Amino acid sequence: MEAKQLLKDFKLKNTNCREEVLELMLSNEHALSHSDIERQVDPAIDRVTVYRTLRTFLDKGLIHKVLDDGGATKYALCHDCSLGEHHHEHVHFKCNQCGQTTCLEDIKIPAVPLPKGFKTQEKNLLIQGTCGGCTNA
Amino acid sequence: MEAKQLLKDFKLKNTNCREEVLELMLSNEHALSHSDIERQVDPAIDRVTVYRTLRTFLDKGLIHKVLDDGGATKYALCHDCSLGEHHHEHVHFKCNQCGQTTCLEDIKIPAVPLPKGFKTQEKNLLIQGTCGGCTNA
DNA sequence: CTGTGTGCAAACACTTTGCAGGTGT
DNA sequence: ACACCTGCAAAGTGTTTGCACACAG
Repeated sequence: MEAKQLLKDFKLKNTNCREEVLELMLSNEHALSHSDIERQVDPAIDRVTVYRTLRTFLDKGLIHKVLDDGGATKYALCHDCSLGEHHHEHVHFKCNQCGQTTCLEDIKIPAVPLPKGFKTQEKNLLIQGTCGGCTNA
Repeated sequence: MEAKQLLKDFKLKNTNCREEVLELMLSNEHALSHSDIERQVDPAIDRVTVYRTLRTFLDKGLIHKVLDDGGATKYALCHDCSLGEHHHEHVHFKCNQCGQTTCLEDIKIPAVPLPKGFKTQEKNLLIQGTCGGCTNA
């Protein structure tokens, strides 16, 4: 029931939808799209509510967007982010075989020199290829 | 009329739509989305044809996808790619002020060490922030 | 009790597919 | 002449909005 506590920490009301979505993300090491989530939660939960839940989590900083090369947006937990501070400048890896996107939390995005006048606010590095599991398969 | 020649080089039939789209991308330093393009070409050209044209260009290697944090996919010319070889491992910068995405052709994506078993096929680094133009504005 | 979250309906945006007819080479 | 491109219509997916009701705190 880690989810309940997290919701409380972030000052969010405890509802069924939020709890289920959060629990799902806690128990999943990959980034999830809206449809991934919809497929795995109680079918009674409305599609729209899931969208709004994701937006809320995003606004409050529980989760972050994960870039994808097409179609739907994916999301993953901010594992290492404290309530105020965000520092998920880690690399994301998408496997072209199994389609899973993984947060490589330990691998930071290297600093990149920008032309003068450019200011960085956010960095996203997506590497596509074959993941450990699929290489061996 | 650089566009005509490019189409010939890539063994593509010369049609009005292809020429206009290509010309647009040649004269534009930013990455363009489908709707950007649709807005700027002859209104007689069908939305669907533009989609198919983009797909064709992508397949043939004239253009590459540019990641974006939401909404629509963007595309940009493969400036430095010869017909067979692709090496557009450059950084993309999206300005949160003006919304423009620029290919920083000169800035390469640094090598990143991956966990064993992972194989890289493609890398995409998107940096968001404020671009040169908007910083001074 | 009050503000916020939910469900439903509907609209909007992006992209793909099927088919008949037109066009570049 | 023939393969390929185009336009139109329609459908599929992803996402947002408005409104009335339900519910957590």
